[in-house]
Amino acid sequence: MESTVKEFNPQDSAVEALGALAHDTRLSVFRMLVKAGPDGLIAGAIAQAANVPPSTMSHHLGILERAGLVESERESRLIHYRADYEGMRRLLAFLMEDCCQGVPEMCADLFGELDCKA
Amino acid sequence: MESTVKEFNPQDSAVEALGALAHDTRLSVFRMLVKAGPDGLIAGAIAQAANVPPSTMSHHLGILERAGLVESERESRLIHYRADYEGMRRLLAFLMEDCCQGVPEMCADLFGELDCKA
DNA sequence: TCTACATTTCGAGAAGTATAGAATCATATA
DNA sequence: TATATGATTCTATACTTCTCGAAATGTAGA
Repeated sequence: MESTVKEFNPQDSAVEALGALAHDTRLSVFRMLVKAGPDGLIAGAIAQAANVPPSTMSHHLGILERAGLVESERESRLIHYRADYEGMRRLLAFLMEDCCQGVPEMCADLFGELDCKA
Repeated sequence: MESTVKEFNPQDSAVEALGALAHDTRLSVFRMLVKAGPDGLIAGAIAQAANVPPSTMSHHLGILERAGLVESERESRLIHYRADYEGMRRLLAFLMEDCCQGVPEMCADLFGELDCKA
């Protein structure tokens, strides 16, 4: 086997997503997109907001997209990027999976601070 | 100013923690420690369980510790490592901070899948 | 078809991270 | 004090990621 296709192993996917977020520019961009909501933002605007050349930003957006954290859609000449909420949900769920086996205190206060425990 | 002391900036701390977890061995170790609970595990046992030489594991444990994700305590010759639940809580809270401003659906199902919505 | 514009891909040097053997440090016991 | 053991730090090498200018690609309008 040993092919080059995408891996579906949850741990590998988590490592990839964590690595994608483990960068100052990319973490800022991801949070910017989360805040921007479903319409997302245009590639050029993202590069400008982050004060980074377009080619550099394109590289970072590609990493976030391959990690399943953002999605892109072309609209004529512009490319819209938006947060992939499902990908983020998967990552958070994986990180919290075993959180309460040993010690419930860990998660106990976690939810209290969030705006959205709906 | 421009000193070399630890940074307290939440974004930098998040990048450091994400980078610490963005590695197959380290992510496994962290999850192992979360499961192990408050007693934690001994350095040598961790290296053995992960099938990695002690010096390499020591390096990885140092990265996790500096990132605020694990704590260590010496007990005679042995060093116990355990998960730093508060550090993990901080990271998760930071990642979710703005999650519902745009789109509540993102978090909506997130909590349903957890064992510990206490 | 020619030009303009938004974006991505390519390429190469700089910077950072991973790995693990050897040396060192810390603790315990005879 | 000498020896054994658990763990870390040192050091060097291999590997990966970052950055951004230049070139290429895709799309629209004159």
